[in-house]
Amino acid sequence: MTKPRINTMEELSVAIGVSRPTLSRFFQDPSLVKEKTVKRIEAGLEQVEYIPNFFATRLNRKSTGIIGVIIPYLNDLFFTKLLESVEVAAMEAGLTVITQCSHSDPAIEARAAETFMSMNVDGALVAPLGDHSDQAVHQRLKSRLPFVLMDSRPTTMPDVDFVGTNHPQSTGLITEYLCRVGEPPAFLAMPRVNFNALEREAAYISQMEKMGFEPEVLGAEQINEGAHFEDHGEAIMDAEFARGKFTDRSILCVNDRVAIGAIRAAARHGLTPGRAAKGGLRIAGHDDYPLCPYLNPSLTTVAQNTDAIGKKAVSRILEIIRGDVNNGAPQITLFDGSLKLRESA
Amino acid sequence: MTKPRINTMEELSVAIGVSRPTLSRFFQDPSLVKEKTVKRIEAGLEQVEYIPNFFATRLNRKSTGIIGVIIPYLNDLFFTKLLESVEVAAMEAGLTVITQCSHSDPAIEARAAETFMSMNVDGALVAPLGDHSDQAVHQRLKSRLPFVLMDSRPTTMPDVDFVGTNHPQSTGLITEYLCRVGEPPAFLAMPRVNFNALEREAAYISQMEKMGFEPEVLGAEQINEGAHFEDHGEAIMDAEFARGKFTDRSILCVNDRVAIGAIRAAARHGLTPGRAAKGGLRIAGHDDYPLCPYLNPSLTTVAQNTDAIGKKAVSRILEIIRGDVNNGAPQITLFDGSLKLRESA
DNA sequence: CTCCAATATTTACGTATGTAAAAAAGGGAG
DNA sequence: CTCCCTTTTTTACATACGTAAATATTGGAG
Repeated sequence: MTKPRINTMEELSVAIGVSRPTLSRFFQDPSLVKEKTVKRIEAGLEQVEYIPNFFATRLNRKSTGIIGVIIPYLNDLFFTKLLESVEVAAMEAGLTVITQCSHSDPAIEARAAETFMSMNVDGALVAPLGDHSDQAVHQRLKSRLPFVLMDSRPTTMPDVDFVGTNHPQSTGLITEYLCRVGEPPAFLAMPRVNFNALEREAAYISQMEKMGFEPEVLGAEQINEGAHFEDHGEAIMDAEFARGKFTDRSILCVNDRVAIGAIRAAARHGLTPGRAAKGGLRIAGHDDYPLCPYLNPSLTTVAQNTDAIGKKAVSRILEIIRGDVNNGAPQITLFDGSLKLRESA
Repeated sequence: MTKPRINTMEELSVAIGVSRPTLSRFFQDPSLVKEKTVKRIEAGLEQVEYIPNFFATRLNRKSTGIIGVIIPYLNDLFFTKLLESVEVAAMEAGLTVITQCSHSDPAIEARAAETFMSMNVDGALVAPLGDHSDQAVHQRLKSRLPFVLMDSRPTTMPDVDFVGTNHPQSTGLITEYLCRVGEPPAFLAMPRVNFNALEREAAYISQMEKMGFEPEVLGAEQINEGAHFEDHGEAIMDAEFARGKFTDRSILCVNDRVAIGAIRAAARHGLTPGRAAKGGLRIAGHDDYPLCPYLNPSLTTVAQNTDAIGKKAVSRILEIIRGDVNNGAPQITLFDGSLKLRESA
């Protein structure tokens, strides 16, 4: 039952009577070998257990066929959704994806980057850690290999290709919606360490001013360091509701996870956010976190087009790898957000 | 500013005047080299940019220092939490982790296993795809390298080390709690493709019978193929509530994601689950999905000790790698669940 | 049967590093 | 200053495969 195990291509070549270089070409691309020989090799492979060594094959190919991906957190469905999109796109392009997670730690992110460089990956796709990332690491990646940033764009890296969401558009869209359908919203922000959060806050303010309303930002101060986004949203709104404030207002949260906390705070104070509900409280988010439809109330939000972002990031990396790159200006691709109207606002 | 780049250890050895074998030993473990020489090498490395080639270093070491991890989904915070625990434990042990996701597809899982074998990883940690996994692939992994299953234990693999949750205990615990505090629960199950789901269902039935109650299982039939767990829970309970059934019952869901759907269905029917609430409807889950505390109502559940599972899986793999293995019986480690009493039940 | 072109094999070298054994160098004690 | 031990260097080979050039083989057309 169990097939004899063969460890090297050399052994395999004597076992099935085909020269090693021919086998080498076969494993890289069977079309490089005459069909009859292909059949013979395939028949031979049926009889034995052999897997070409990953390291040896990559050691001296000009291209390793690997792209490295770094995401900042694992415990966030937004990033796992993005990663899924990237993995699928890369798989279709025949690339091997090596994923590393920074776990919120710049040192781990730096080590992941080192690993990628030591692997001679064909390219690196990085969703950075807000301004915690070590720019020197990104610069080094950029100088050594095809490099595309995703999701969040550090102000310190203006010359790097980027794929993400058009936050002025997306945040403007939901701000406009909230203003149009009810009370102009306040903005539940985050501590200012996250570029996306900053962009959204700025976009909110700009849209409010454009519509002639007074912007109002809360929650930009740090509550507790290691807390999750949900805790932040809940803590801020719990404090406000306890003082009787914002209970009949519209609140646009910087992202859905913060909004989940805000909704939770509302529930604890007996408030039911929703455009249909009495009382006037409305809560909206940003991102279209996968659980939004299942929350109570379900969360009105703006969807980021994670699928498009992931696909574009991969296709852009491929462009750079293939050298189809009009050197000079970095390519910045921003996808629009789309409104997801649900119950909460 | 930018340091001269050096590509090989050979070049480096002439650049800093130390022989290549000494450098090789230095990079593997600086303590193998006299301190004075270490200083000289470190000083030299300050002046240049050099990263040892990942593939070349692993090509002919006896141990690659890599462990491969396979998880079935990315869009599930339970698995990302488990993965986080594994990554942290592995990092502390000085191992490089290569993670692959099966994306619910046995073919992708099989390919990931091939990749690990072709990398000569020191060990593989696999959270399988329920009974969709190809047992032959697991058998092959098991026969070639240290192999530990996590989370879900295929009945077809009784001879493989396993680390997971003690479902009779955990499910028994919450079943007992629900019976003790109120109406004996019905069990909201899943299509029977998932071993954990089956174990929990069996544990529920057994606990109910032990307490002299009539078990009642619903939702074991497939609703729609590709749907998320939440959709399943919502669809089943929506149908029941629409017929006026189960509106005053206790419902133990096979996992938290199904429970999230069930709570959503309840909300759509104007029902508020909770031990404090009127009406008698209570909903509980299993896993302690990270969002449980933020749901409305917050979800009563049994926590799986993902941290312990991840740590144990890594330490067990290390034991096998080091050969401290009492050959013969597989080691099965089951961690107890712990009750998380919240509002929903 | 012969010749030509396509394909395969042979040969040889390259990839970046690990590793073992022998030879050389260095440093401290006497 | 010499001897001995430790550390380093030298030398040589190994890892598993990619790749290029020269040579041999094969199959089919004529």
